[in-house]
Amino acid sequence: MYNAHTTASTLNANTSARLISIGAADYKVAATPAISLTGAQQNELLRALSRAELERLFAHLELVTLPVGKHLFDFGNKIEYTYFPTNAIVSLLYVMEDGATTEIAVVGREGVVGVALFAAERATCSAVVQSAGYGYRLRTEFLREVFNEGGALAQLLMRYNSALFAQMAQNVVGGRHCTIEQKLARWLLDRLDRSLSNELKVTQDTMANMLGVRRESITVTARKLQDDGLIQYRRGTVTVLDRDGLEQHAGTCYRAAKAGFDQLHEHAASRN
Amino acid sequence: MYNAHTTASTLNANTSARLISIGAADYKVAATPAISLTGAQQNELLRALSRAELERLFAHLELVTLPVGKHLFDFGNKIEYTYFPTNAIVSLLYVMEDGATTEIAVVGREGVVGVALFAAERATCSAVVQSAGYGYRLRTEFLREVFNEGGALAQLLMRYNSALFAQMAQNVVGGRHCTIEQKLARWLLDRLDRSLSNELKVTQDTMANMLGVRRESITVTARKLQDDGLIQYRRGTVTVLDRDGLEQHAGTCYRAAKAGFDQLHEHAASRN
DNA sequence: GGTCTTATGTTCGCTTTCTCACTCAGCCTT
DNA sequence: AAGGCTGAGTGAGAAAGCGAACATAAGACC
Repeated sequence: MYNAHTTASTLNANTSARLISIGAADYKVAATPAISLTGAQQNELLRALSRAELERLFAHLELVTLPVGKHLFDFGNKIEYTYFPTNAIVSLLYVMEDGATTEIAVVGREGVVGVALFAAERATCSAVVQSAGYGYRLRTEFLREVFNEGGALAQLLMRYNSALFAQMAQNVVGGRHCTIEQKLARWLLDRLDRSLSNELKVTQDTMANMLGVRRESITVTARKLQDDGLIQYRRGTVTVLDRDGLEQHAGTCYRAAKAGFDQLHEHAASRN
Repeated sequence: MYNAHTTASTLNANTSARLISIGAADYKVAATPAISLTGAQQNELLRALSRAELERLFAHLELVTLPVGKHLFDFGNKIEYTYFPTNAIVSLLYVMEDGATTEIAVVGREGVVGVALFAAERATCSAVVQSAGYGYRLRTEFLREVFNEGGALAQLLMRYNSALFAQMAQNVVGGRHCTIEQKLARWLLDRLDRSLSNELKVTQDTMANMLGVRRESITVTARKLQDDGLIQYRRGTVTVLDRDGLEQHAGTCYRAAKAGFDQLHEHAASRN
């Protein structure tokens, strides 16, 4: 089953094991040095660090569970912790006065939550866990110190910011020039890239909130994608059947943002 | 008249002189140390640096004219130079395959063009001068070196990135949840904040491209704003008459992004 | 196994915005 | 002063998406 309850310590960064849904109990697992160095490397930014650099962070890294719906911070808050997700997926959201929400960006194991913002006193959006999993966190205060020294981590964070920038840029463009079908296709692909399985645990209502459209529109659009054989869904679960087909439907929206992250990876790879 | 052709060396950061349109000749003015230190401080990021820090950059800073329509870089290019506008206004644009454009963000004397991207090998959007003026530029290569040493400039750039992030976040949200009237009001305010006058040299067609809507929609909407006494326009010129009224019309869209920049300023002020 | 919650399906009218195909008018050039 | 651009105004018809109200069914919980 895909629902295997696996503790982070047994995970390997290169595993292709399916690890999707994890119990949402909000406990913290004490970091165990020898094991967690590997665990932390499940996050691609941390993995890109040299062993020495990672060890420098290590005493301050804290493994935490990230249950669905948990707010890592909210609009206007100080950002106390900066999170490096491993198998969790986090949405950066903006909540409007009338309650309408929109996803600004999404962060998974390829990135970090809070850095684009950490120089600011107050968060300019909220961060909510979208897909349960684990992550490592650092006190923002500490990360800021490390950052201010310059060095590999600072460059890496800046580089990640560039990728995030590309993603957001596509969200701006897509919000104005794309059909709901394209937006949905792209959204599913963005999740898929950060997921270890092709099954996404998500309701139509949630997708509607993320895309800033009505739930009914998602019903109609999802149906169309299903009829085209691209996805298959039932109550709260979407299974992607044809990834390439989805990319076709998403059009430029997806590829442009992906290119931003691919640059990130190429660079990280060339450093090791 | 507002069209006074003033060289940067005579400008003072605190002047309220109206300096809008500048001849578009694409020559470079050689930087003259004693004068340009003051000139460079017209850019608020550079002004926030200590004298010693600014002097460090100084030998590498180059004063350039930025005529309307000039592309500082394009999607996919390497970013050779990073620009600190003084009285110029620069749009970060994304151009779609079908030729449709959308403004991702706007940068004026409060910021810098290219930093959010400079860690990336290739630009993920284009940068086009929207309102003519001057700016200082640095080789990205050099700025990266300075950045990698950490220190005040690195922090400042990171801080600016946060503000830019807030602006883009609002563009994502606004693209989905705001009426054209709100978008236009906000767009005008964003220009106004970066302009030394309340007269904006811009056509309806340009505004339509920036907002990602049809020109006809702008005609209708601008008319409405004019009827409400908020703005007044004629062929290629928009004059803002009632700033507060515009803010009213823009609603939350504007204020949230503004708050991001205000944080930036507060911090900069507290350092001096 | 039955209830109850919640996710999904469906409909209809309405608003906003878009597409397209024009006309009109200011301003610059010659 | 007369063209000739380019920017601005208009209107009809179509489409996408919204709002609200309601129907159905899947799975969770007793």
